[in-house]
Amino acid sequence: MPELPEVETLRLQLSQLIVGKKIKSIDILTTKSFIGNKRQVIGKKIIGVRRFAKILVIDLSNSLSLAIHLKMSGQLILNGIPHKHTRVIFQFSDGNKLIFNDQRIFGWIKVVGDIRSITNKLGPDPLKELTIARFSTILKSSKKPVKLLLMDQGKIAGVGNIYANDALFLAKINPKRKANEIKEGSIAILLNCLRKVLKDGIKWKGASKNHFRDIYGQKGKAQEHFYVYARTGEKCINNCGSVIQKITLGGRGTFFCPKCQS
DNA sequence: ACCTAAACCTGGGCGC
DNA sequence: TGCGCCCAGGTTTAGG
Repeated sequence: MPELPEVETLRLQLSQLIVGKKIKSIDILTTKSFIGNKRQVIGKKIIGVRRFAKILVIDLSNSLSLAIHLKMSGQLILNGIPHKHTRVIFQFSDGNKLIFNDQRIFGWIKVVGDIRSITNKLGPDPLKELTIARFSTILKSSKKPVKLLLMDQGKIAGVGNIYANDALFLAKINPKRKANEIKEGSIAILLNCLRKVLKDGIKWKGASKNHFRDIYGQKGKAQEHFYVYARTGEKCINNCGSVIQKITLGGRGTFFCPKCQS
């Protein structure tokens, strides 16, 4: 999916576009994609849109919320044209509609009363409540490779494979380095680099190497600015003379410069 | 507590 | 063209 910057891109757009609208009806084309009772949602007004890590939350006038996780291939498109991967369609009373596409059917939309039932499992968000002191404590408490920790949603929430790889490159830290072996000075640098790649991701309106599209169906541009992600065999941008290598870590593709990230 | 592999799904890309 | 295999931005669960 969509990692933090992609979901934030959607939140910013949805806040402008759907707050105040009333949900007139919901078409559920794939039952797995919508968890809960749609009758609790129909007729309710949208009063706000929030983001918790990679989860988008649409708050309704009856104090219920819709929690949305796009996982690998989910899309939310305003007035998009439904097709074979369209799973859910929200019709608003003003004639607009919001369609949820999801090729792989991993994503979900849940009707929830208290959003904390979902968010209490999440660690701090690097662009919100994650402080350097807390980041330091998290890293020092684990012997796991640092990249796995960055992607552990219960420890640090919102970071996925793209931004974990690129943050480690910027910080010149090897993805395999044990988290508790990172020096104090490098911890501060890593947090700054993590925040930079996430903020830049938002600035580019997300990474659309694969499925991600914004609310208008447009691609983001972050993939044009990757440092190491998906750049196997290409020259390191630091002109160090080395090329980007790919290894597997925790079952996920991991990209790094063997010279700059020793 | 650690790790790995598989599972949930579909489809694009590549080698043969 | 076509088949089989590998891969994919995520998360959970099962097993060692």
